[in-house]
Amino acid sequence: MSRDDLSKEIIIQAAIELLDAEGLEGLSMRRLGDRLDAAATAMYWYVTSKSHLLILASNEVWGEVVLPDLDRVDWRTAAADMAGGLHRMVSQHPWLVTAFASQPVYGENKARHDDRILAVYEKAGFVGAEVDDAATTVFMFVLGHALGGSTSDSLNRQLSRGSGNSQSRVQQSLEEAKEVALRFPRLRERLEGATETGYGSAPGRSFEFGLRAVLDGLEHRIRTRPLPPSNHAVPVALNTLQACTPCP
Amino acid sequence: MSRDDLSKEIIIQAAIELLDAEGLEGLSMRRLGDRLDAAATAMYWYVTSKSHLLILASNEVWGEVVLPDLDRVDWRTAAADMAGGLHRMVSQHPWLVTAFASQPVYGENKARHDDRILAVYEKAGFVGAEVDDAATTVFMFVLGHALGGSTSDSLNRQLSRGSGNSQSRVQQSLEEAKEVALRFPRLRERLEGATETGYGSAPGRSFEFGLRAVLDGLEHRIRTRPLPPSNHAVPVALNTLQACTPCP
DNA sequence: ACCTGAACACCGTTCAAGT
DNA sequence: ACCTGAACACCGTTCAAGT
Repeated sequence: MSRDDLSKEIIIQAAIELLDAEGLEGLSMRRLGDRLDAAATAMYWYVTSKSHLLILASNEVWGEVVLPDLDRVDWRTAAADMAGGLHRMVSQHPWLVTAFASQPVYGENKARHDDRILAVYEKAGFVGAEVDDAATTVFMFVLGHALGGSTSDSLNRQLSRGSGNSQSRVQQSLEEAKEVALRFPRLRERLEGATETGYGSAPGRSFEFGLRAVLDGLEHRIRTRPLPPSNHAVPVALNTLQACTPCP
Repeated sequence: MSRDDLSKEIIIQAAIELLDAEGLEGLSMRRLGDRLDAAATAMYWYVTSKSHLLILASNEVWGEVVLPDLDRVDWRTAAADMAGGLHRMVSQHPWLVTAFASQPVYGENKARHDDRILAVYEKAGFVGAEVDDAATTVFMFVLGHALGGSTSDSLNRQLSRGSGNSQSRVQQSLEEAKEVALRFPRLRERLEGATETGYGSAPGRSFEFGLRAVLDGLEHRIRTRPLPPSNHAVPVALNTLQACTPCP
């Protein structure tokens, strides 16, 4: 009859379940409390704030990404594996991109992941700031790609468990968007074309295409120009610490 | 003494100013009302919801991106121009990425932009679904790149006009993140290295590097493999309409 | 040490009532 | 036609009080 004892881990777990099921706006301290049979304010004993909880949850799912062993594979397969792993992870937890966009995220698992990414592009032959540039490029591509997924995800959520009123409002938005698109030839072409070959039917294919192009571009860059040494740059997305330096 | 008359345009403009100054969480109907010397609820006469207002504001800033004339430039400069223009726009309006991540965005200006993007990669020589793939790849790279910028942006905002209490909490988070990073060799290296060569000092360079690599990859793909015809795919980020098809 | 309940300062949105 | 004010159902967070 009684609930599980509260703990940091249980709270994080419940938060992730809530986020996976309902997205970023589905997470509130009160609903978290309901789910754990506790007062919303009980969470504050274990977690300093909602923002902190979001950092902990983000770092937790970051741990799901398996990291390649650089001694056993060449840089390109390692890069593809990491990008693929990250892509799979954010596909399972679309809220992560939203969270990442609205506040800094850090933690042990993310740091380990970032460190390994840099190692991959060191091994590829980049030096100096271009290590960070190459890593950032791929990382950004993956996250950007997930952006589209997370919006269509939240849209579907609003459509499925919408409160009737908001449901019809979303429908109306879709109509409006469609109407606008029909006024532009290429968008119209795609709206009228067979949808079964669209993104929804093969979401992986589009990702693979882009990833290959990005890696091709990086590989081309290594081969055509043995790079001169230079200083390191801190990529802002891999390490948001940098954000504090330009402060007053 | 009296305020400007209310109108859709004025409301959108004020919303953008609020968003530019304080980010997504700085926008509330009540604060918008304050800024326009009106009741928060007065907005609902011109705008159906906050979400709708965000769509209008997003579409408005999308209009700031200048589109290249495809009859006057080759595809690669057109692609670079569009990517650069989009990048500049989201740098000036970092909240757009957050908005884009949390809800669908559409409108005339965005549709025109999307249509032109597709035209660019048609001109490049892609056919069928790969037109959409190529367009999506570059688009995603730009948006992903902006993701990092928008988080460091909101971080700086919290640091500068923080309520003392939250300010020290952000400081503490930064310390914590730093401490974690120091446990990983490559991150440590970068933290201890000279910061004046970091991302903050040359944010453009990192973008240019990545963009060149992405375009190199796409160019390589066109040249090495004359592509077979196939059906169109609707990229989910260019056109979120697709999200409604897999619904029950 | 751990948790609750009331309270505070916010939200988006609806709707009757005013002009 | 346009706007206000009160009200409702939510938020995150603090803090005294309980066990």
